[in-house]
Amino acid sequence: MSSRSGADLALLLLGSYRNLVDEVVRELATRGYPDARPSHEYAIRAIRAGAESASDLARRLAITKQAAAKTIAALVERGYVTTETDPADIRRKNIWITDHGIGLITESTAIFDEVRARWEVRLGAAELAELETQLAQFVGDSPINLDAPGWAAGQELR
Amino acid sequence: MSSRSGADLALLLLGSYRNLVDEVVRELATRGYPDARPSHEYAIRAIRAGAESASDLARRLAITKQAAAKTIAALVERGYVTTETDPADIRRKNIWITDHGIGLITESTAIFDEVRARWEVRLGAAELAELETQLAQFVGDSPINLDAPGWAAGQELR
DNA sequence: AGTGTTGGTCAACCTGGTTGTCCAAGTCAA
DNA sequence: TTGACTTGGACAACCAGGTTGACCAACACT
Repeated sequence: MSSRSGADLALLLLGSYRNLVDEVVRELATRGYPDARPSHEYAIRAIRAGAESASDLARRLAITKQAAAKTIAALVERGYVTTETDPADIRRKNIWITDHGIGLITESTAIFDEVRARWEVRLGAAELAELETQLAQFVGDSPINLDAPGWAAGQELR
Repeated sequence: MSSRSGADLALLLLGSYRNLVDEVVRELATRGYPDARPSHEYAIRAIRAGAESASDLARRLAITKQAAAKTIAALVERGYVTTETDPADIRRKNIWITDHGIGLITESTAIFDEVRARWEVRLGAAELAELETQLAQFVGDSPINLDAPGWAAGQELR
């Protein structure tokens, strides 16, 4: 007796994501990070989780290295990271997160958790936890996990 | 005892959405609609739900009318809709969905429902229905609903 | 030493949007 | 009926976040 269609489900997922992320971006702007985009946050998290170079980051985010290079350029421009040629391999450019970058993910983590906490109040802790478990099943085959390569996998790695 | 962070929740939502939609796009391609993009489907659905002109569509999708015009141009190019000047108001260009367009949303609806059915098998019908109800709460303030204006609302209408 | 792999870069392009500007056509009130 | 406002559409330029494809220098591995 499900009244909802598959297409509706897609819009529910997208809408929930956008509400969550829009809120975080809006709040980040008021806390001193007006130029932070969601992709910047994900990239910095991936770098913090171990991506040391552009190629590294590309693999972890499952995007092309060209796209990763552009993202890194944007991060450098905004002062969130710096790059430095690897002394042991002059092709590589190692990425370092600046204090400003650390500040960004610290704030953004806090805001994400605040919004999640509000959702928890609405739904109940157990229910939200269950929802997350269920969603995890849907992404289970292709984990979006910045701590590991292939977060948007299913696409072959580049 | 929630082990998950708010940022993880965002990635779960996005990942679930992408898995669902990617599957639909992939399957649509094999069923004779290799050029169909998700935005095309949403636009045609909105048109079918009552959007008769570009400005109309823009309001329903909560995008600029320029963006709506571009989408319509893409739909015309692919043969999913045709446009025709409104005899009663020569500024307006009424949009008509072609048989090809009807075919697209018929197939896409079926595929969406097939994928949803697979998820239902995994989760159980009651659980999936509950998940949808919960997600609906998150988008409740700003309903993504192609049957009504402002599906991505929160942004002011244009 | 030669071959293959890897890291990075340039250039062009795509999608799905955005602003800003403008105008012709419709609406409505005085 | 005329003048003021609103609406529908279109032009141009731009942006974010990707993509392909071609390349080259540097490293790694026989």
